[in-house]
Amino acid sequence: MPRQPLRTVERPDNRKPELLAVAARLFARGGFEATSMRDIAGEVGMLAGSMYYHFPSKNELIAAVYQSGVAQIGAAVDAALEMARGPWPRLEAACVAHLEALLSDSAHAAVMTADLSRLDGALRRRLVALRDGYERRFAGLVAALPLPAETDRSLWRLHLLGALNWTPTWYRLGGKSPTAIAHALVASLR
Amino acid sequence: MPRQPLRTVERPDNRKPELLAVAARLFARGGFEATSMRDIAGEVGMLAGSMYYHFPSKNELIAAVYQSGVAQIGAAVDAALEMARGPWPRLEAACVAHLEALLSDSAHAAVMTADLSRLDGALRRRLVALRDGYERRFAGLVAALPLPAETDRSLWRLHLLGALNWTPTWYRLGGKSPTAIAHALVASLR
DNA sequence: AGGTTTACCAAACAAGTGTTTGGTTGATAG
DNA sequence: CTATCAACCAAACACTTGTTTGGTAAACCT
Repeated sequence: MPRQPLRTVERPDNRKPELLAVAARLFARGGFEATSMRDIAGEVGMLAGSMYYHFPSKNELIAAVYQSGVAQIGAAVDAALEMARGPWPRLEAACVAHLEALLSDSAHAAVMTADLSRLDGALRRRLVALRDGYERRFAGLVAALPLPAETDRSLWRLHLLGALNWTPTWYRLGGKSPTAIAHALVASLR
Repeated sequence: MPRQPLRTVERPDNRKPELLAVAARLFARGGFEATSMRDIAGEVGMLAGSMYYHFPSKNELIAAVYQSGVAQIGAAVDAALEMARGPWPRLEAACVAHLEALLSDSAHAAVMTADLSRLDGALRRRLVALRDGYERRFAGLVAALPLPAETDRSLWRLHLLGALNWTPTWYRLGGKSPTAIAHALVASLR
């Protein structure tokens, strides 16, 4: 009769978080299918086949990275929202947190700007659902804004997130800070 | 002594434009490295190796597609600008043309939102230079706008183009038209 | 001590990649 | 009629991809 592992002291799955972190960084830089299993495995010092002890497939690895990325950026935004009052400051705080999570190197959240269109259907739907769940926060924030009555708030939110999510394309270290970028964006919209 | 071809009547490189068009469509859908030479060749009815008669390498094919895409979207924007007066209408006309070129299926311009980061250095620099040349038009348009003195016009332009270039991520046929999307975006910025 | 489990290695697998090579066809030119 | 050339095919090249399989050394539990 199998009993639960009863973890004693050491030797939990120690390398699994490390694998996730490395995979996140490489995925964020090169995209999902441009990053091979051997790339990831090599960087943590093991062979490609050995990863299949921790993850049953590359798709599951992608899903795990994406999920932790969404959780991370979601937590960052939620934390930022707790210290902000008023509709516009709350939106700006969320945008700053969102952008900082996206642009900080070696952060799981960076995979959120990855292209999901060429993943197979089942996986893509999973990730899109995760992303939509995260972005729902912004729908609430936009709903609370005092905008002109004729504005399409759905389009407004998509444009805002589009501008934010496109920044990794042109952002470079040493330029404007993520905070300044998000602040300027919100300022030009209100 | 070799003489110049002296083209008689027919038989110019007839399949080359066809190859370019098909490659553009597949590149726009799947990205550069997710689209194989065999995919492209198969769709025009030839074998992968035969394409090397028309293009010396896949990178050159990518460059040719990208170049024609930039030329196409540039021409569309220029044409739209000729019929618009005043800084804000001119910007909106450019945005509409930009977005229509991006979202029209089977258009070379759609490759402009492709990710260039995982191409090898030489090719990437070529394509970035092409893209920058195109986007310079928007720098001029933004410079002509009557904006508050403290606005960073460089950031302002990047946000505008970011919102536009992100639309292929969420756009779907049957929803808002490209024209309406661009119009709403400019309206929320002025 | 014996047996189980954890976490890996080494090596192979089939499939797919960009590219090269040599040959073949049909039209054109002299 | 013969030679040339554009445009392609057929087949292979070396390489990379995700994944599987069998084995193994060390830690753990009883």
